[in-house]
Amino acid sequence: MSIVSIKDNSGKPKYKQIIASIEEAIVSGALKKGDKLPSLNSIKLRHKVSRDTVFTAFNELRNRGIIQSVAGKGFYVASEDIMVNQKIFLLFDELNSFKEDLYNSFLAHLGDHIQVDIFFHHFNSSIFSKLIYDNIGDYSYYVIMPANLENTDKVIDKLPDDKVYILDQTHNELSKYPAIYQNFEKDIHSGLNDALKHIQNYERIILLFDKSKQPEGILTGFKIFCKENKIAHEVVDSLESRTPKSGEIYVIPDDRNLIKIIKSIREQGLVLANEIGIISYNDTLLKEIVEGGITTISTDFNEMGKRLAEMILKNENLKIENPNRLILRRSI
Amino acid sequence: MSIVSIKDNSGKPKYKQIIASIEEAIVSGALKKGDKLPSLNSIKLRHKVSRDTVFTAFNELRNRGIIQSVAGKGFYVASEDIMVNQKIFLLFDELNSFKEDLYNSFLAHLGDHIQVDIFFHHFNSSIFSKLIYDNIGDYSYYVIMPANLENTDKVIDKLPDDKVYILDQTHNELSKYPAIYQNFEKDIHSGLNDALKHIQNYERIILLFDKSKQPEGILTGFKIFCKENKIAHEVVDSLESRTPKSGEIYVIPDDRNLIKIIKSIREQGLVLANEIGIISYNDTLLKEIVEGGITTISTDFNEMGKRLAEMILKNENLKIENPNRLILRRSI
DNA sequence: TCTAATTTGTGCGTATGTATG
DNA sequence: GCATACATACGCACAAATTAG
Repeated sequence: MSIVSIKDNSGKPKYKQIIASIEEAIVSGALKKGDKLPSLNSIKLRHKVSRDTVFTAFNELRNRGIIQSVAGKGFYVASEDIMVNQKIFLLFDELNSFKEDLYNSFLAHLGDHIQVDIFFHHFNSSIFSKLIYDNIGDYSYYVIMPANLENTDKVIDKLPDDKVYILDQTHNELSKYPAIYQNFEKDIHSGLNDALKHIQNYERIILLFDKSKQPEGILTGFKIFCKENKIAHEVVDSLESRTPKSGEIYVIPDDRNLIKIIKSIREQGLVLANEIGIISYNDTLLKEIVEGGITTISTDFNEMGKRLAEMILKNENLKIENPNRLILRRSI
Repeated sequence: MSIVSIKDNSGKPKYKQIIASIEEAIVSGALKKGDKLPSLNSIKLRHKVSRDTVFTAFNELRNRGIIQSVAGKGFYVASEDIMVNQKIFLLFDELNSFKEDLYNSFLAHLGDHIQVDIFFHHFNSSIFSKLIYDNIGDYSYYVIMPANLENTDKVIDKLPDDKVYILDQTHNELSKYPAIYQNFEKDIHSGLNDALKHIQNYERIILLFDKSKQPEGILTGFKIFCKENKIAHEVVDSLESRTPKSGEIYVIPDDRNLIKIIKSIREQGLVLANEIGIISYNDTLLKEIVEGGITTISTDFNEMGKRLAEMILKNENLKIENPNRLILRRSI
């Protein structure tokens, strides 16, 4: 008795019949982990189907982690656990706390049966390329958080178009992929506008901006806001050689510098919100608590994770701007 | 122990596995410049591969200038100076903020040329097993954060003994592996003792303890401390149906509940440190800042990441208790 | 000097998976 | 579904270099 069975007139796609046959053989115990499957050619001859048809079936099973292939040898059963049927490749820039919310929300809305593997490119384009290159063919979906890196779109192009999702920020070169992203330029502009009355209580607004890590839209939006409202402003790339002074309000996109500046403010005996202001990027639970509450301009990472999960589960091809808002707290 | 190791079902081409084995042997010092490699035939017999497969591997290494051949004699190591991309498999329980410090410190002390891939088992033993099983043979080292899960040692046993490192907590079954871990029982006991004078200002101490996530040593150490000092105590697994009252001091091992209880304390108008106390586990930068400073019992995650990196780079086989201390701040 | 054994070097054939058009 | 070029793996045959006896 053959492991695969294909009916010509069943109305079902042949490759799905092959998948079902293999799954059944594994569930019934006829195929155990490590067993070799019949070769593409042998199935082609025995059942008079195209080699491609068999390959399509095997390929889907491989993407689901159920079988593995070894070039020059054959396909082998990798897992007897048919339920674990999808794996997602999730490529982040770096690990920081708001990603915790994003990741947890994504996972919660995907459901139990999908495995998500996280990788980090650390704003290094060769790591970015290597991670994608090394994992081509191994995952059902690829969720990628791009950055200001060169040539990344060429690598992404090696992945199947219908399996790629873009997260958090996007470029023109990536416009063919579904995406859920922040419109940084618009968001910081409208966020600062919503806080305009408070900002005008200060003499000068300072943006801390690391161009290798933060998206350029933040800088553009910030400058537009300042020009429109004729506010004295400055952009610095580090707090190292700077002591915060009374009359200044800082826009801080990352948490390490946020803590640094809060300490520095304390050391100098300045009064937050009175003499000096802070607006932070990316809301996390702790920012509700710190110093009586830090004002943030932030997208909703729970929502972002939820919508991303929905897009993938429903196979939607959408481009979604994730909502962003100013959360006014005592720090300004 | 043979220099080459080949796994039949690893999903990787055999000749590449041979190349990787040789590279590793050179990097580790098992093969020095001028040493003779095993002959094609001996590897063919020992590992039951084709002579050509071995030759393909040796040929590539020769083209890269790493080995040389002398017809009729054999292959010899020509250079110890090779760029090997080492990869490390890092298995965490779940994503939370103190892991940011640990991971960043680990990465910083490893240097640029080593790639670290993170995975999360989410306290689910089948995910734990699957992640390890799926990645056997793909990494130079496996760093594993175990948990209160059954049968995990059996899976870890499938990995090469000399490539496994245990992180953060350990058990008897894992005693053969090098490890850097916290001694939870001792640490919470001595941490609470150091804070004894403050704790005695409260009527009752409450430990929030989720037995599926926190290591049991925390519970044991807590109970011993309370008995020794005759302090009224309680262990609860959730804050859901509980409103903090004046006279209570809480030991909170996770950050979500920390925020929950701080909010709850505010809502009830209680004064932190005066009427109610908090001791948190795992120090992060933000805890210096929150509510004027949260007292923590914490290991030094920067140190942990640094020592782990050193152990791996120097191939040390040690069992290290990572230092832990009480950091006294205003919250008690 | 001859021979046998071992080892690298080379070429050919076949089977299998990979990728593309 | 077909055709094609390529990568991987295995096995066989024979030549050439080296070494040991």
